[in-house]
Amino acid sequence: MGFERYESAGFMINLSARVFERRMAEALAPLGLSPAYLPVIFTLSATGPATQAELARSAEIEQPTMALTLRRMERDEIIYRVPDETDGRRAIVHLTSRAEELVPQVESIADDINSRAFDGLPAGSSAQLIDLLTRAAANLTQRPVE
Amino acid sequence: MGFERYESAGFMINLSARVFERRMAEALAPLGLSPAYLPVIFTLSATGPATQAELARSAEIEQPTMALTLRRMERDEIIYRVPDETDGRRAIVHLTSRAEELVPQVESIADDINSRAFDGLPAGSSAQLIDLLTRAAANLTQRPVE
DNA sequence: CCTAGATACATAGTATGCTATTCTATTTGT
DNA sequence: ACAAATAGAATAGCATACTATGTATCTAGG
Repeated sequence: MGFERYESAGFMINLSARVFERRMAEALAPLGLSPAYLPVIFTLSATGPATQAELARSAEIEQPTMALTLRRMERDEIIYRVPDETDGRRAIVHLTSRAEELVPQVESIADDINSRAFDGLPAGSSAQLIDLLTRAAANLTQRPVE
Repeated sequence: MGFERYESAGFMINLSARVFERRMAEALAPLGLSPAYLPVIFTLSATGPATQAELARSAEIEQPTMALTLRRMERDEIIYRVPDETDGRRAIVHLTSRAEELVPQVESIADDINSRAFDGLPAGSSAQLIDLLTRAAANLTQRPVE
């Protein structure tokens, strides 16, 4: 049973990404938040209001994806947008005060899940995993020379 | 720049899963295949025809997700279904002969991407990554006791 | 035999992500 | 000043995943 699947990095990365995201979704649901909101909340909380393009870069997702995420976050009253006076193309995204109050809880939830993942694993496992993933992702980020 | 994001396992797992999937999608597109087809193709190729429920278990995705994936695979003529004579509820999923012919190329594409991810990394990095992810996923697979 | 429960699959609704395209606003080069 | 290029954001269309629910069909207990 289970062939060579568990020997494929691609399969295990996909599987663990889904497991992480599901646990995060469950833990965030009582706060009315979703996992995709996290990078936006952390970025805005750490560095203040930002444009959509800046948020997309910092979360490393494409701009249209961020557009949809921000629409949901606006619907859920996590963020609001202020049109930029000097540049009519952009709007500056702000955290609502309600969202700002949630930040400590959100950080604690994210930390809990991240650390629970490494229960019973040797110290440094998390850093090691992050290092391996960072390098693997970097190797695959450049498209192959054709 | 880049705060504590790159120090979060959850963020890096999500990011690398997306990078892996995008590269896989690009490489499979010329064959008319998508990444989500891989676990189905490999399972059917390795162990022969199977039911939808068996395929969902082997890919570790939920049944409704597998139902949609199989619908797309049927549309793309990668699989076909044969109603089970003895049990009117099920259908047995088979690879088309066209799909069977593609299996070697698909394996080579998947292997290429998996190994390209570890270019320049120490030998054993892939196995180590898989081990860490397997244990992290196992830790998060049981919901927390409430 | 016939109903209660279990099993296999389908459907609905939503979230998250992508590419391709479009729209508008700003900037740049002549 | 104005046409062309660039930049910010929105939209369309699709893939992949989830939960919740519905619909058959099958199996067991009475």
